[in-house]
Amino acid sequence: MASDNKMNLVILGLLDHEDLTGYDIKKRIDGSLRYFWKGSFGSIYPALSSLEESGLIRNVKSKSSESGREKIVYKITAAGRKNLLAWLSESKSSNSLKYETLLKLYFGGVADNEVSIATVTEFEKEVESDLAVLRTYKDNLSTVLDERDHVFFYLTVTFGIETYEAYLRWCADAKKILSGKKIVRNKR
Amino acid sequence: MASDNKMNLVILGLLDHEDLTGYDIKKRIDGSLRYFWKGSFGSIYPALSSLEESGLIRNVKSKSSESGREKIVYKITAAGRKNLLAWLSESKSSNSLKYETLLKLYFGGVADNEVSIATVTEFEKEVESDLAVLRTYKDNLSTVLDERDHVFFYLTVTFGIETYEAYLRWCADAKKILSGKKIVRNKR
DNA sequence: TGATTAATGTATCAAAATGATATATGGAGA
DNA sequence: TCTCCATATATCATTTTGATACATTAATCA
Repeated sequence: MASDNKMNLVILGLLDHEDLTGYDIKKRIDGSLRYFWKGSFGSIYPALSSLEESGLIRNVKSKSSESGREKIVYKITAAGRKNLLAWLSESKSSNSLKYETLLKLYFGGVADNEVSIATVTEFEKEVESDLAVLRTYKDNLSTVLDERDHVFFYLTVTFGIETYEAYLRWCADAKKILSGKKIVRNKR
Repeated sequence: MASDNKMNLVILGLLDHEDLTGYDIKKRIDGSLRYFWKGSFGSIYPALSSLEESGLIRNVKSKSSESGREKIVYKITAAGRKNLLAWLSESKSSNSLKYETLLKLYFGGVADNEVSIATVTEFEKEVESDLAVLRTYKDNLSTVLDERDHVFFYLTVTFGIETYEAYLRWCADAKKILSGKKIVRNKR
């Protein structure tokens, strides 16, 4: 059941279609998951231990047989797959968003408008570079969308593109307002 | 300097334009901040203690003088205001997004498509009701946008509206794809 | 009036996550 | 050979979460 630990579910999900080490898991999180999830070694390794203890995954220590160093590769078990499916079917999902950018903007009244403009501009730059990456993901995906698995990746990519484009529209608007170039008023 | 504690900054920001109790702060976080920030009592009360100890805020115990119960009202100090301004001017902002909805979708290949459609639909409903609230915020704001402070609130509201509308467009698209009504393929 | 429920208010706790750091090996290039 | 970087596991202090405990005041309503 694994109480509240989200990292457990990330690990089960990832292990469901390939065997991975803790380090590999971190790379996946910082790679394709990074647009909607994050996590650090400090929660990965404890989660691996606890998952193994409850039999949801098992490890296959790759002996330093001949080449490469010793590492611990994990596999999902039948019990683990069952757990994963149960979680996917749960109706409640908690989406936790914490935008420090927006927080600064909300309190922006204390400072000069230039400060807030700089905050927005920094955000805008980050979004622009992320968006570029997402667009190349999408282009590469479109050619292999026959495989069912790719559809799910495609959906998370289009989510990112759709929302990042919305961010950029807002950034442009916000900068206009903050620099006094746009008078905000009700049309009515 | 307050190391890494974000709650400290939320508290300083809120106290900057009104005196509040810990309970009030929770209400603000769950109210106007809730679209881009969150926090619980478990971090509010410890933060209040540490902020007071470092002289960035001070408390005015409202004696149960005659009416109402005893409560601890906090005020920001000059040092606290200086700290707040320093944070606002920092160039790095960390926006931490964790969408359990997207995580489930990413791993959706294990389950039937109906499971993923349900996940999207649940998300869609939540977004729709939040969006309705944000729109009434915007309508009410438009009439008082002459005051500088309101502009900053307005910006966080339009951010929410812009992104929530993007979410809804994506939801419609995702449901089509998952129910097989739309063939995803590259135009080229 | 009395009784019950809801809102206010402060506080703590176990569990989880963060962000940083420690430690060590293997491979690539200069 | 030396240096640098990617790989790999692990831990730690600090923060955050989500829940719960506890007590008081206000509101509802029978």
